[in-house]
Amino acid sequence: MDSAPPVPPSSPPSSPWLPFESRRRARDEKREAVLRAAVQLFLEQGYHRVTLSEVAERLNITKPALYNYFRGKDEILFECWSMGAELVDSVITEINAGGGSGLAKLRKLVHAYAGLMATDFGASLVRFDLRDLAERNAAVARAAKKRIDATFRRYIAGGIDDGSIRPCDPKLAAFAIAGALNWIGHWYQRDGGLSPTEIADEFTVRLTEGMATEGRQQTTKKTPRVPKGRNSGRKTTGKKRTGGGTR
Amino acid sequence: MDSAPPVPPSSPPSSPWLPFESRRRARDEKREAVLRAAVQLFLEQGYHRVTLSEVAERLNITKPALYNYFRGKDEILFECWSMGAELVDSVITEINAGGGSGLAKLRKLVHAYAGLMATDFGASLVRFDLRDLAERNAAVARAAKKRIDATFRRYIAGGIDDGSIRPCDPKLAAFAIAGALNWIGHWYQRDGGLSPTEIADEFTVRLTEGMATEGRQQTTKKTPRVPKGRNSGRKTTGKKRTGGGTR
DNA sequence: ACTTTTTCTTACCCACGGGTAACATATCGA
DNA sequence: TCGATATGTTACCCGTGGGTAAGAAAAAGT
Repeated sequence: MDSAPPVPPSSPPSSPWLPFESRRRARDEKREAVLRAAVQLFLEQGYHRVTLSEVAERLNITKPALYNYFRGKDEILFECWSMGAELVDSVITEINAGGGSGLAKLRKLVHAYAGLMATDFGASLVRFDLRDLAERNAAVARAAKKRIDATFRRYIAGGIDDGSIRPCDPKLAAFAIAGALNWIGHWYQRDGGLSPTEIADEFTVRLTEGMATEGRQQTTKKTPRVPKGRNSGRKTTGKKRTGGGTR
Repeated sequence: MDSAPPVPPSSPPSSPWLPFESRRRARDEKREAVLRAAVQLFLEQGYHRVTLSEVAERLNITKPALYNYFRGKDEILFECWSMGAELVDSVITEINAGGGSGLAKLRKLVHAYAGLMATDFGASLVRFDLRDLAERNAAVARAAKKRIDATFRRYIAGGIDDGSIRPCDPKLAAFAIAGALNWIGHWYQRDGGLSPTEIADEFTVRLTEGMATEGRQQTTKKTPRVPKGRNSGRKTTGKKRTGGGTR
């Protein structure tokens, strides 16, 4: 067979790999469609009030069809949760790849994390009850949560070491910051008058302004709308915006 | 059993009101016993995984006996929630009664609220899903939540007006603070190495230090509340990582 | 065209748990 | 002692919803 690699534009009709690949892709796309429908319903109504038939109905299929893609309801929940976890993980990876002081990294994390909390999969990270998961999956989830928490603490501790953050207890500081961020997932709603960017910008300032060693930046401008422009001072964070950070 | 009621000194043996009162008291005590057992189980395992038989079993009675005190499972949930709400309400009432700047009031609220989040009924405020309630009760709960949120905002706005708090958006600031506080109800555990007082003290500082207008000079020399005696100028943890056995 | 594999449907099972009915037993007032 | 009320028990109902079995209907492969 003529193996046709990643589909050159003029691929002849007889490429055996393409159907295979496209079939796998089609399957994955359907799987994700299930997750998108499920996460929305779970957030809307709560996991226990959502029936699998409901999820299926929204996809114009019937309940047993779902079992072609998932072993059961709790696995769907876990996969939704995982999607959120992956988003956070990739954010962290990216920040770790870049440089900057501990404070700078912390601010990047706060900004990106706040944005994630305004998405379905992001919110599922904090609104789903891990006790609904099979023990095996719950363990995975707990581990992921722990890694995220550890990252907050590491950035803070690092900031204290490099002098960008005033001494404090990293554990409690991380709890406070992560708590404020996680809570976004509970109150944010798309039609709520506050855009994710506004929230992320404001939280980045508010949650870190108290811990910076540098002289306090000038009073937050009273302007109600945050023009996404520059920061008043020359170098508040010293880094350009993380706007494109999250994909 | 024979709990002597606040008996007027020389009450003759035939006072019809006392038995009546004591009977009503006995009933109320049992009702509360149910709530205490229920809230514990709900927090431990999650509302949907707890059966009424389980609750009853813990009280050495059987399921239908519960229906002498409550109309149904969701009402038990609501009453648990209400207990927490009453705690918060009384805290707010007390703060309102006293004086002080907006910042001072806010700090009092943060401190007391943090402490409440470390109690069962307090945690139930943020860990129960209002969608499990009957619509009528859910409306009551939503209203109470709104009042609490409004209080945070009022203190902040008041602080901005009286000059004790630097200008900021009260809405978002309240979200950030309340979020950090509410999250305590999700991670706090009695045997976790952090006492409620420690948490309350630290959060009071951490969540408000950034917004105070007064000159900052840290090391929290003037810890606003709860003189804990021991720790002198330096705050407890400078930079010890993994604050393991902080006690 | 044919078989084979994947995908989806119809029809069903059944454990679970909230809620109720009917009955038993304290408890209280007289 | 005796009825009335409150409190609790045993036995049962039944809607719900996750999960499965068997087979139709599409695709894919040949």
